[in-house]
Amino acid sequence: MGIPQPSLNRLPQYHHYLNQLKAKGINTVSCSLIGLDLNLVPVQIRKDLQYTGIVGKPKTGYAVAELIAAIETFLGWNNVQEAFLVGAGNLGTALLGHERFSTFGLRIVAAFDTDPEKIGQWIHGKMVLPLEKLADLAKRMSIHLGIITAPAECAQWIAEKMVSGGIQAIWNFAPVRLNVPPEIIVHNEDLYSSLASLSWKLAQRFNIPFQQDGGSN
Amino acid sequence: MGIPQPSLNRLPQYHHYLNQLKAKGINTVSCSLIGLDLNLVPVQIRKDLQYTGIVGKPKTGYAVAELIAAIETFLGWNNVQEAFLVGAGNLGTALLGHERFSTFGLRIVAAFDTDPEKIGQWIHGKMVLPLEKLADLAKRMSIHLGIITAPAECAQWIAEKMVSGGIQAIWNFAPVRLNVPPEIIVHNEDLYSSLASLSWKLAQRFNIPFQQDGGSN
DNA sequence: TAGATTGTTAATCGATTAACAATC
DNA sequence: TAGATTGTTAATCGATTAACAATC
Repeated sequence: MGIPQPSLNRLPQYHHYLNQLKAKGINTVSCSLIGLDLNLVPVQIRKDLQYTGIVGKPKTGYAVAELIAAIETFLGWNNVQEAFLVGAGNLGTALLGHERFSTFGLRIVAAFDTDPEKIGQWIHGKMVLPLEKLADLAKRMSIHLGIITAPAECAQWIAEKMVSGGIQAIWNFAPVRLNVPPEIIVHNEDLYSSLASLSWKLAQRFNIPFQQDGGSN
Repeated sequence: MGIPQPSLNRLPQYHHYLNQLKAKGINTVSCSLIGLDLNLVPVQIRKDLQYTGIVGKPKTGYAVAELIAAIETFLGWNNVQEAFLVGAGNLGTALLGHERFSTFGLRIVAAFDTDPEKIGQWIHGKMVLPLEKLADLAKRMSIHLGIITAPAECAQWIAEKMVSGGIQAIWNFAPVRLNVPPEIIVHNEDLYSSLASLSWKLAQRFNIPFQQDGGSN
């Protein structure tokens, strides 16, 4: 795998932070400063950044612009991935409207739904197409990424259509485990599991007062 | 802390799976079966379940209904948390409409926004109120959980209002680190960091073909 | 040169997994 | 009883942190 999952997850954080620095006109930064602001230990940041292949200068630190570029290249944000989204409900609409995704290498090119009311509509400049067309279109347009924002009941079925259309990675917002061939990359965005730890911590708070934690994500 | 974060995150998965079993009329289950279906090793499941305080019977396994109840109690899903949501945009609307949250101990009781167009509207049965009223209402209604679905620029400011209203935990969907007192529980739902690992894996796929992984979440 | 900071190797810590004893 | 499964203690593995050398 190369890079540990936690490091991978921290890279966008650095990216975001570095962009703020850049906007302020700061063009050089040390790990100790990043660590101070992001609440991480400098060594960890250094390790994380090394995966991107960047090298810093002792005493000076890293060049902000270079570092931003290195992270973007490493994460593949330069070559934009085109994606299909299935499920033009509230959540789907929210994602379709997320202009900033394009900065992160993602462009949602079309939406799909089964609801005849929705088909043919334009949402945030993207056409809603009938689900039957997904597999065929994915093949013809060489789409490799699928996003599922449909109800849990339909998710498995949608995933199968995606796979049959040659889609290689699925970003799944439905609260179900998808059953797909092992070579397909599945990334579950499970709000319930997220909510679970939050509510557990909150419940703890009221049982054992003054216990503090602050852990995020 | 008691329970490791990864175990905590797996509990809702078990919960979901067990409910499926229950619906099928199965009322006893072994860790090996769960592991087979959820792609986890039995020992790990046993460890995870032990945190909920449940005990199984050798040879038989666990009683499904008991297990479900144990997880729910452990996660605090029995005492429903009331929450305020700020940012009645697409994502906010999606969350407001998520009926199933109530099963997971969460009830969003009101939405807030600064947009005069939105204030006064009803979204999925919840009134959109002006943001200025948040702190005061949170105190009077003893709300302890706040959800931020507003743009990144406003998130910090909203968080401060929440804290001043006595809110103890923030579920943050805006892509920024919030600066709040250490005793406040912050849980970041960072789509970009999620997207980062997905796009990295996908990029890898095209660089080094036939490398497979399948890791989720 | 002295001091700050990077880069790297070793130690620590926590979660997962393996081995095995206890129990129905 | 034999076999399956739980519960627990020990070993392993991976990520984080500490210590230190290299460098500007």
